[in-house]
Amino acid sequence: MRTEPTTAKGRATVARVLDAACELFARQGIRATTLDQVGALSRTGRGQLYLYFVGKSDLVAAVVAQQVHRVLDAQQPLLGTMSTAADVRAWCDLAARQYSAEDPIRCPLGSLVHELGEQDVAARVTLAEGFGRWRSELAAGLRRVEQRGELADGADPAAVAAALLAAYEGGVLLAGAEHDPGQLRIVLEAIATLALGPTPPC
Amino acid sequence: MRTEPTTAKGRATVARVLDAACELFARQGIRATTLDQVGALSRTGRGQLYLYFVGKSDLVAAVVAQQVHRVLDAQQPLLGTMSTAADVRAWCDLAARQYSAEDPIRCPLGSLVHELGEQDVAARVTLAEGFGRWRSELAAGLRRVEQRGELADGADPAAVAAALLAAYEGGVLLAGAEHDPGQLRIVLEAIATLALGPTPPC
DNA sequence: ACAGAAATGTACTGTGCGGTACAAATTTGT
DNA sequence: ACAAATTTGTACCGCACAGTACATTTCTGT
Repeated sequence: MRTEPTTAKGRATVARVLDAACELFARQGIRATTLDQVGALSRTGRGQLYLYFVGKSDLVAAVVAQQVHRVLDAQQPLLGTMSTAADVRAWCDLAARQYSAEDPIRCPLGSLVHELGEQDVAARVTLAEGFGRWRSELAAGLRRVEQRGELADGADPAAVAAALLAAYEGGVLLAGAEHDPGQLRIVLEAIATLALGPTPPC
Repeated sequence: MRTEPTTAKGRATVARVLDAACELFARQGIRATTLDQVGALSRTGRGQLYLYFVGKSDLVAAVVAQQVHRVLDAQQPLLGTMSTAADVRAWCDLAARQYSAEDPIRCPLGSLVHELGEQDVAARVTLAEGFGRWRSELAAGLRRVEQRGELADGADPAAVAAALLAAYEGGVLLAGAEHDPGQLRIVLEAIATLALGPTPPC
């Protein structure tokens, strides 16, 4: 960030730019998104962009931080209180429900991994820490599930958390490649079944 | 492919170009790789490239097909004969062993998913079919494991195959983001443990 | 050996996009 | 209300890279 906006209008502009960039980066990827598109979607010119951000990679860094917050916040209600097998299944359900066959299927965080240049060190660190926190929160929830005795015998909550996160990211990747959000559902359900026992009929 | 080379020298050149492109696309991504780099690494000018390929997206399509074959062939010995829990663990081990903390950690297929443009329809289809075949072969192996009674009770081989593949792709993604190939190992081991029971001490 | 074909190297062109400069408009404080 | 500062819009620059043209060299068959 180059200059913090001092007026309310300036702050609103920065927010609009950031929103637009998040949206475009998530949908088309970073490299496929031009600053003109960001300017157009946020209804600001490209001029402002350089007033508030040093350049594109600075904007990218800000977007990464924003997306990490968004994703973790969106999960927080479910993750923070996760303590039963049903809660885990609800989380899987929420995760799978977010994608539809119409839109491009890509995780707002996962899709960033391969698009950050080698020079975007700060953004890479932010993203890695985001994944780490996500995994930790999942693990904390799964430990509570374990304490209730609802985790498969001998299953390590930390390992299951890592597996769930990886399966989620990989599931979104494959669902995107095959244009089939069902793949994500299958994958998450498979792990839930292995770790928690057969899904109860509802 | 624009023109099939008629001489042995021409065929060798095409092979070198394809090799170089595979290498560079896998290491740096498609968009970050210039045709000059491909020409340089394959020790041919950019001129030849346009003799044998229509343009970059044509080269990309050829590389995708090549990578799909390479990856499936590399796994074939293990996948084709997979029939015990130990075989599954060996596959996991091989998968995890392929990455080290020094090199950039990216799956040659998974990293392509987000880099194919909307217009590269043929390449997308090839890639999707590749993932499908990979999953099928895993599932076939796991069915043989199930017949031996070495799969966890009630585990569906097809679902476990989907989970393993997704966890592999996601694991590589996360390992790359966190610069820690150990993440991939943890993930694969976690699923192996859930699906096959605790890892026997060796 | 020698014509014709294929393969190779180089130099050029056009374009898309990140970045910069600066003029015009709007807002803020007194 | 007015000056200073901040915000907004536009026009330009330069570079990197995909794509093209063409001259030169190396193969192939007879």
